[in-house]
Amino acid sequence: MRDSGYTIQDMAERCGMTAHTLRYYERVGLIQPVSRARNGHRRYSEADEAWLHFLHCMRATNMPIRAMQRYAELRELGDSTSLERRKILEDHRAAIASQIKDLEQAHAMLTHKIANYKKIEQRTRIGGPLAEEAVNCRLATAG
Amino acid sequence: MRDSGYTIQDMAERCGMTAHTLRYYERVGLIQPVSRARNGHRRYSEADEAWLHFLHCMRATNMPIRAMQRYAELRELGDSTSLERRKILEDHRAAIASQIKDLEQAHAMLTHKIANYKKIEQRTRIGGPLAEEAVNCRLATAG
DNA sequence: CCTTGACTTTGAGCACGCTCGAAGTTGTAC
DNA sequence: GTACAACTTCGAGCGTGCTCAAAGTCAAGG
Repeated sequence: MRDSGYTIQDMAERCGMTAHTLRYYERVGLIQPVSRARNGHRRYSEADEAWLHFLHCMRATNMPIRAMQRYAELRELGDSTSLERRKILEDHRAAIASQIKDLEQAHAMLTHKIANYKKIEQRTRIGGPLAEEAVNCRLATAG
Repeated sequence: MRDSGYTIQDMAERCGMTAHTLRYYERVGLIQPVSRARNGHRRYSEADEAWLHFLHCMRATNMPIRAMQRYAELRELGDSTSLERRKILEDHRAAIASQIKDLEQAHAMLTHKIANYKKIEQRTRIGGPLAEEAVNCRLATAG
């Protein structure tokens, strides 16, 4: 049974999701009902793939399903919803920027803390005094 | 009733969590049993605050509770666990780096897509032809 | 013919991380 | 003395986002 298009498994692999997730996304309206082969099996198009990649990318950056549903809904409604859709994207971009900021801070903090651990391990190896508290309790402001 | 130290509410505010969450963290072993005032109310120390800030920071960057529990456990076990603790931090730092990468990619993609929306809105306003597909279906590689 | 395997639907279940409700105790203010 | 607010414990409940189980259909291969 061919009927042109990707099977659900193919698409799952291509998009880094499971077949379960693809059906779920369809169920909750993130993707319009997918076309079917004669035997009733789903057949995904290239356009579906692009859209699913987009969804995957938004999810991977913590956009809530709710927001994605709203976006999908507006998309179905056509051109007149362009402004609202853009706003959703802009909001999410802002959310991403904020996440990046938090992550970068944490990254720097961990780098400090890890350096501290290394120092301590060094000292421990040569039998020096321990200063674990500096690592554990001061959020790595310690030198 | 004083008995020196922060109340659970104070600490919740200082750490950007709720009192509920503080009790929960204690329950699941993320923080050692907190000292009590004579009336049985919790009193948090400065050391508790630093540790809670650290926990908050790790959670905010998506470290699973499980990993935090492991780290806390090792910390209780003392100096000999230094290497394993460092490994946990290094793993999490790597996870953070990977998250940042994804977020930056998504950010760039959204910037493209948003620019596209603006273009389309411009054209629509002056009565030009619509090209929404470029925005919706090509993950913003479209010009 | 019969097995195998990929699909289908529906609804239930799960992991995570809180979040809340109920019932009780204290300490302070009026 | 009595109202009120802030805490206590315990266990249950919840929102999110999947994830899976059951029962069935279909097509191809041996």
